[in-house]
Amino acid sequence: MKEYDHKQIDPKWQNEWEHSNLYRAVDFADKPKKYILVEFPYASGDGVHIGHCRTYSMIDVLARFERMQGYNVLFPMGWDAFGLPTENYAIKHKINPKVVTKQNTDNFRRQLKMMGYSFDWSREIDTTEPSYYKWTQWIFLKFLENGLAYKEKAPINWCPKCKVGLANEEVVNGRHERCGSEVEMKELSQWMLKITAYADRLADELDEVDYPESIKAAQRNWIGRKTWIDISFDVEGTGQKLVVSTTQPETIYGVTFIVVAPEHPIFDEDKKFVPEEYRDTVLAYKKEAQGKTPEERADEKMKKTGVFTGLYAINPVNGERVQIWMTDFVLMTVGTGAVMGVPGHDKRDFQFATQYKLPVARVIVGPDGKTGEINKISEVQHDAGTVVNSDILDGLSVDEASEKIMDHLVENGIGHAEVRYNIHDWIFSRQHYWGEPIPVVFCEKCGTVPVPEKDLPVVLPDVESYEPTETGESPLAAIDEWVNTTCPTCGGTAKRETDTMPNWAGSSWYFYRFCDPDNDTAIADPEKLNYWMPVDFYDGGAEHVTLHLLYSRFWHKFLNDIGVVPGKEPYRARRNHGMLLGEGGTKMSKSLGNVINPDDLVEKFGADVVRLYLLFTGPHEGTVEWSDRAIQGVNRFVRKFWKFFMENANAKKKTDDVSELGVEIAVNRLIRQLTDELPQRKFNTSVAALMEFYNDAHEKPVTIENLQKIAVAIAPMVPHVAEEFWSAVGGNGSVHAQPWPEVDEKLLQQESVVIPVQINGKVRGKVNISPDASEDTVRAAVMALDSVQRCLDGQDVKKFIYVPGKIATLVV
RNA sequence: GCCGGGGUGGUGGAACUGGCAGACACGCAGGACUUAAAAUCCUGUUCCCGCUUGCGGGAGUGCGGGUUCGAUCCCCGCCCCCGGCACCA
Repeated sequence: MKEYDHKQIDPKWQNEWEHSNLYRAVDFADKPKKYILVEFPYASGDGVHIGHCRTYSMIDVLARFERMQGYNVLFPMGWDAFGLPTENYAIKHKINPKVVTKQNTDNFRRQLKMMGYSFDWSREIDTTEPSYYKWTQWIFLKFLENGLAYKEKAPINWCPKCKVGLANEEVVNGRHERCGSEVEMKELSQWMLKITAYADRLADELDEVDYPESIKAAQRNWIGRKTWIDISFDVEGTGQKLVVSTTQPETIYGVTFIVVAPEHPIFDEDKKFVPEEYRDTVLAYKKEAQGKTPEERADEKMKKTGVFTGLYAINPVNGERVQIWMTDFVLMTVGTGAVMGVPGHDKRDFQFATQYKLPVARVIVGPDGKTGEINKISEVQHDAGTVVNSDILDGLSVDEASEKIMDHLVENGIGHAEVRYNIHDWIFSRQHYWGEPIPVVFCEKCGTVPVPEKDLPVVLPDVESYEPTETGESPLAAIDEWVNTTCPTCGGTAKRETDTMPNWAGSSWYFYRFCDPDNDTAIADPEKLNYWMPVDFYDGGAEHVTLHLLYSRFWHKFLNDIGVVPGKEPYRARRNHGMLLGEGGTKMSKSLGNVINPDDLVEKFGADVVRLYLLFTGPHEGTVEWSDRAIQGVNRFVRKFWKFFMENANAKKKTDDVSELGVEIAVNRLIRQLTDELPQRKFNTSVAALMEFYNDAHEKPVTIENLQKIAVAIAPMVPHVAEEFWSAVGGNGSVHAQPWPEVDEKLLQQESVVIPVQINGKVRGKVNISPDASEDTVRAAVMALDSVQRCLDGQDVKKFIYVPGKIATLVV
């Protein structure tokens, strides 16, 4: 018998697959299409992470299974390769990032091929190839042409370490999500993409796609659409109106003060609205607040602070005169930067009122039924209850009152409703070398001029130094011969834009390029896009939910609007894969020394053992831990299974030699389970099913037909082993080109079943019955049981329940 | 605080969404083979109690209630963990 030798069989079949183009997706094939996509990796110098392998192993099973189900499957792979890690590596080692990228992608490709994934390598793409980023630039020009890209001087999030502007999505807890440095604010002129123009559709059209609720919620939350009402308060003695915004207008009769952000224009010194005797303290507080970092200002444990400004506002609904305070817990960037203080029904306002001894009023009686004074923070709430002490709103529920007062304020010209969003326009400029140049020139006469389509791509020039500059300018700005150009419109002297695009640009449209990777006249042939799009199943990381996933939906909707791509949404279904942590539950990292290298594993165990183990670790969407021990279990299993299969294959038994049907049933049960579970991505139980099959079958006689079915059924999970099996039992062609085996349902309807018998909910025995036995027959069999008689002990049976094929229950 | 997802043996995790809880695997214990070890194979393995073994009894899916013949699953009230958002008014 041939031993299992992965070093021989892995490369043998990988070569065979490559030479026969086995996994090529055929444009316009007659079969129904299925576009299965897994996020392409950032090609870092560390090589493929074992977590990548887990995900790809799972999605590869899916792709192989769907092919065998008769689908024309597009399962592509490529490289997201612009960006900081490569640039930093290039700076450190003084190597051109192009060279670094080539090394990295070569290594990634080698590793993924070593794992035996069924990617269609003929469609490989690289976002840093000019032939690719030409189209990234082209899409930018379309944004520009349609008024959705604009340059604006604005305070932006600035990472002092990476010397780069950041999008809001890249700032996590006041820190750059990639390097962890504290983010500063910096005034810079930046290209922006108007994602806010698509905010409503990005939120609403989530209803049309199959994403987990957690993703939809995270995106809606990030978009943060709310209806606000802006209410005008007169500021006493100034002739000014102060516009206060709220989402809880039903508490307006509970206003006892107004709190305003320090940056609010009403406090501008030259306007002198603040009474003279208060000016010094107000100014001092303002300065102090502006000296704090956004993080310090947002620190929840920090005490609420503020100063009375000497100004009073008049509540438009009841004419009440209330103090106006300046405080840094109100943010100028939210609403109008002025908030009504309702300490009875808002916890922050309550804290503030307690601190400065401001009055507290009750206008809602909550579920606790209390009607008196509000003295404790635990009594502060606005979610539910009946409105009181509120004139026209008295007796209404919170929701009714909200609606009524909104209408009232709007009708009387005191307030107006305003839909606001949390999402801001996308800062699209980066002051770095290793990115797509933004295809724009600045002409003294013509202003900002887009580079004409025929001149694309604007190729990234070679530079001496890749380091970002202290001034915040891109290193490209130092290359005069590149920067200085002629204006495409007037032919006069002009300068190129030196900002490059963010890392997210190339990945916002890459799924189109896989449909037609070599097209040099369009992002892809529209016919091919029509055939392949949308992506039917998209796997990716949870960290991309408000970044890549939202950005690419935005690009897609825009490109659909201008007729470039089909359909409202790019991805029909999306799932997030779980993380693979190191042993002990910590993240794998070089510093902890717990990084698992796929090269070592494949060398030791072979690709199929590694794949099968990764499938066995747990559900696709769950976070799991690496275990050195558990992979040994799978290794043992594969070797046992190999022995069982090959010994039987060599024996070459014929069907008529076998009288026993046990294995026949087991084979069908296995196929039944895999057929049901693989598309649901319950890979861990599919591996268990395979092990159960072995445990059941390995000592029973097996026919060649059985073995052939087994080889086909295991092909998606262990592709190399399956090929060996298939050829050992005389199969023609590749096992992966075989149709998925049919389940013989008749065989699975066994002649008898064992069902449990319960008395008062406890199992007291079992009966062996035919699945189509009548209730009376079952009852007779149950009553005949010794164990039942013993437990009944003469008591009357009040009720007999028989759930066919499942259970029989007696109630006494 | 709000939103989303969870809590099952020593461990990773099963259980067709109301029908035998703990599949499969890891680990552990005992045994076989071996001079010995590794490897391999066999047996056992939720906990507690009783018994001579075959066996019998009880408890048990974060906690407390409820619905039901029957609840890991449904309902009510809590506790804890993970992820997202957040002085968002």
